[in-house]
Amino acid sequence: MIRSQLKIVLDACFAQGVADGAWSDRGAGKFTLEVPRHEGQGDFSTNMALVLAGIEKKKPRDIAAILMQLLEMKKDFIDALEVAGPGFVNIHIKADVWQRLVPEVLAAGENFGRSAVGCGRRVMVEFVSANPTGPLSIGHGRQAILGDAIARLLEATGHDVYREYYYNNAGRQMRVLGESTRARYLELLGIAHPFPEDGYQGDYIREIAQALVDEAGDSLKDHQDVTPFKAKAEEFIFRDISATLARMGIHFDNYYNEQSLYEDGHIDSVVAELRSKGLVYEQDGAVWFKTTEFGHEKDRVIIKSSGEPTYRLPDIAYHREKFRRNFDWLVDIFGSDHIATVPDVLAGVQALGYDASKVTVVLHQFVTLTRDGKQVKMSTRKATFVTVDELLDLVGVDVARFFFMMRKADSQLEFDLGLATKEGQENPVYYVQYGHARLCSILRQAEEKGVVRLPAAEVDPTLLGEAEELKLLKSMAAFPGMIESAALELAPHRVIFFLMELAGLFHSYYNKHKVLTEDTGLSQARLYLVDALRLVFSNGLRIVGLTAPERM
RNA sequence: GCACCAGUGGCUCAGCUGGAUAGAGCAACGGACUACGAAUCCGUAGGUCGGGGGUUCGAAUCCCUCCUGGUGCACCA
Repeated sequence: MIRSQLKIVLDACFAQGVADGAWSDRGAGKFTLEVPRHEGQGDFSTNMALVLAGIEKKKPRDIAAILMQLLEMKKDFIDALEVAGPGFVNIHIKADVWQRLVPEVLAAGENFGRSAVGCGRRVMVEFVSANPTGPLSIGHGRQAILGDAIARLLEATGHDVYREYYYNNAGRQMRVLGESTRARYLELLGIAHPFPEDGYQGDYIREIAQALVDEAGDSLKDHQDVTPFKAKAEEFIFRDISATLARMGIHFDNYYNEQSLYEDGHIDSVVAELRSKGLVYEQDGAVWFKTTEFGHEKDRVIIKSSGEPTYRLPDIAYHREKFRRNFDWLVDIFGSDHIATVPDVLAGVQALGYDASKVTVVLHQFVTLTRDGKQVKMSTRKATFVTVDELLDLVGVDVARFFFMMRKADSQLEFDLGLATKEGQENPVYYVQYGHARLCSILRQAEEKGVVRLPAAEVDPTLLGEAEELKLLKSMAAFPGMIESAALELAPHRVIFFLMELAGLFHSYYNKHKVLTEDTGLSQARLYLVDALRLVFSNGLRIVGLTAPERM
């Protein structure tokens, strides 16, 4: 907020320099205003002089001198200016500008950090999208939490978010699932039957089979059609998946079924439309999509010679339906194993006349699960995976959410079960949550001691002059901008890092300065700071779906 | 072979799209509770940012090229 005000001032100075003939307008928009990394380099720093020097063929220091003169006029909130290094202009903001932030934060309350930059744009976030062939595995867990955190961030920044889960209950995977279920069913009835070679071996298949035995007895034993087994398995597994998601606080607005794309004729119409544009052809009995028209290396089959579509076709049709449902922005959260499919889908929607730049794909790398320093292999079919449910049993929802959000999507995520199950000092989740709990504790103490809180108007925020207090205030000031960039860049991990840093600043402050002292004026001011900090922790944690405990 | 992602202290990772002296957290070592909660804090040590070139005032960040790891590259999904 302060930063954006200063940016306006800086832009005005630039325009003034143009008007004065000090430099041309060619450097417009090329300079930045940033928070320097090191202390003693001001609250903000601009590289304007360096950038303009290159363009104008002048010395950076000369330009910096002119800029300083222009900024001098803004003495009302600038405390000091200096030229440093190769030509940075460092700007020190007056302390009271930071201090007066406290009442602003309190007035904003739960809305502090939230914004309207999204302008109500309709965004669909598609995530999880696991086929109902088994319980959610750790990999799905990452995606679920990443996607949900992104959705929450977008909501917090004024987007109209729609969460969708896309699944396929038709293909080969599901057929194998049905066959696996039938095999277990017959096994339970004591009838010899070979288990499918690539069947699903998890214990949950036995549970489903048992449910079928309980409901239908042996009435299905001669049933050759796999449909009832498949249907039972799908129902059972989906109930399980939904329960797991609900446990994590994740809810979808819609489950979109691939089957409906066939039933509603969207598959056929996509092919027809591509054909009319001359983008498909037949060869070797299959139908090919000319992806080479979009710069790809080779064309791809969309309908096999058997007449069955490949996965690409429904994926393209599905994305067309997303566009038809009038979303302004389509965010897809996929595992990195989908890398190859993305370009084909984008080519498809482009071919159908839609703007592929409205699609943003977040590809997250895999989760490697380690236990006692050894890697645990995960495979749904062989049932050696650790499920999300098992993980939640071990570490709880907050720890799981926090761990999965700690890494940017591009990074592989090592989930050390040994470490995550250790409830204790190593765990950064508690570090942050303890910050919030501690703040609450101070407020409780104040109440118990009978401290009467003065109205904000009677409290002097300029008493918050300790170096640690100013650091906290500056960090708070950066909170809304951080949320905004984390949302727009679909990067929840930034929120986590911000909160860890803020917690560090606060714990440090707590150990050095007392809030409740004999000095009532100071105590009152610090209590307001505590109030404001508590709000920032609480808002930050909640925006990404974590809880903010008052006690631990 | 091709494409995408990654390579940053012993380990796990940030580094806000080119800024100044590269940062956390674990682990190690040394300290701080008659205290608003020690689930905390303070201090010490530890890195030629995978290697090599290049671009410019300035590179962990951009370009080229090698090396290593992961994931894909089907008429599987």
